[in-house]
Amino acid sequence: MTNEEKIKDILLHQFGYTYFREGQEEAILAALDGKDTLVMLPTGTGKSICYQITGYCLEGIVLIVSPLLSLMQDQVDQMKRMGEKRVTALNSLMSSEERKWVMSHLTDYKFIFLSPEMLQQKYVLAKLKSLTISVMAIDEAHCISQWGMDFRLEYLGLGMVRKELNNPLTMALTATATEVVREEILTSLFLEQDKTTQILYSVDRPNIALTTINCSHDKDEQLLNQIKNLSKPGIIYFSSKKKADQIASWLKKETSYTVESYHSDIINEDKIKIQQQFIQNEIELICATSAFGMGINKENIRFVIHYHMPASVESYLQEVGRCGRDGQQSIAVLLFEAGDQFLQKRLQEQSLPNNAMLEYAYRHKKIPEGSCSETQQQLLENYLSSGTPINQAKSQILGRERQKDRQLEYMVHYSQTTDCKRSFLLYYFNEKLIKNPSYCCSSCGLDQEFYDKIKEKEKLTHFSISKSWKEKIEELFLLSE
DNA sequence: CGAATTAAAAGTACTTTTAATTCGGTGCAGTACT
Repeated sequence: MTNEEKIKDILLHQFGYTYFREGQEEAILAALDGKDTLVMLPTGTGKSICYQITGYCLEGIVLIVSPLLSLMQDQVDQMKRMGEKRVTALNSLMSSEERKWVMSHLTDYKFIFLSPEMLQQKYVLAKLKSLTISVMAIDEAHCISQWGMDFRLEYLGLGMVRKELNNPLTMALTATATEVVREEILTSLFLEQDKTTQILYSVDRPNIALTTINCSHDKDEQLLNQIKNLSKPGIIYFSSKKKADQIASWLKKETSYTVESYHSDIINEDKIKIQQQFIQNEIELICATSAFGMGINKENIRFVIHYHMPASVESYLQEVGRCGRDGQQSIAVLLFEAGDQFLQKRLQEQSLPNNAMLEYAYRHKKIPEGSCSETQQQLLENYLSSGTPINQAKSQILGRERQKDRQLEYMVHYSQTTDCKRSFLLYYFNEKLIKNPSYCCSSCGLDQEFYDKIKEKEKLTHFSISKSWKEKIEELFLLSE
């Protein structure tokens, strides 16, 4: 049986699909041909099938590096539901007994999900070195560039891990990455450009109309106006937890929509609950920070509104891409007010250490107390312990600052351009817009017909009012009578 | 009345260890009542 026949067979018998979606087959065949791959496919097109089927065809264990514990848990559960028993995660949510048991029975598993942090624990890496790894899959690989430089430094350690594991066949997967980001992914994983197969598909999402509204002290009204005119469910993104909470409670008071806010201060239990309710159409609007979104598998999100713009065009496209997965007409709205970029600039400043902090740390061989944010401390500690010369550290940080400034500049430019927004986005990702969709963007013009069409769709989504446990139990009793 | 100071300070996650607080059950002793 050829590889082509073999993977079609697995697709049908393991997953129940009769055909591959675009890019999947290409990625799997390249991997089976022994090529490391960088797979860039649009959100929700089944990237996980790529490493799963590749794994089924090869001897040995598949390691999947995942950025979030909740995401891991979802994936493990989903694979178990599909009938795969040899799958597990390895993380801090498990009890130490549970973890020990898994650690001593690693060869019984075919798929192991772990975080970059766990993968770099000495006892884990040592154990894995003695096993046969068939595939090392890096899910949401853009995190390497988005988080690795300052927020989660362990993401930059994946290259060393790969080397330690004797360079296993590698598959990096993401939905949105510019050419620069793709290069950063390759170099930090020590993948050679000319020996890596890149499977790249357009980041364009023709069913998402792109609009920007310039506000002047009327952002709240503009927001309310948009929400009233658009069909639900939708996400509203903020760059401040406080503002997200504030607007959420204002909307609860002002409207009859079901609204919740979501950010890192929400305890884990509530985060899961809110996600579930949103997915089950019990919540219409989520006021969120960037904490919300990764791994949210919801098909019918109709709009994404940005109350604050994100730090980069990459992040913007990532967040916008969460609506309209079902292919139905959806819309992204950016509410812009002059000066909004300074909020991002502030956040940026407190994520990187300044010169004074660097000099203090190098002179006293310790981190200045009190004045440093957590990410600044992390980065300083990293520089000190790795013995990086201070001048090299300084120029690295300066380079990173410049890069972030440039990204922010592009984002502002996007908001202000009167040229086609879609062309701008695609140009940023080195693509050319071939054909404008009929509802393209605010520069190309969206008429009332567009809003009418979107409003139409609302009738199709059924929102269930959430019931109290008493009502639910009463219902059960009535059913059994 | 004008100048100077002050307050607040914006987002993203994982891991492991340690200290402090809270919670629930049990046994015992003291008190009030029959």
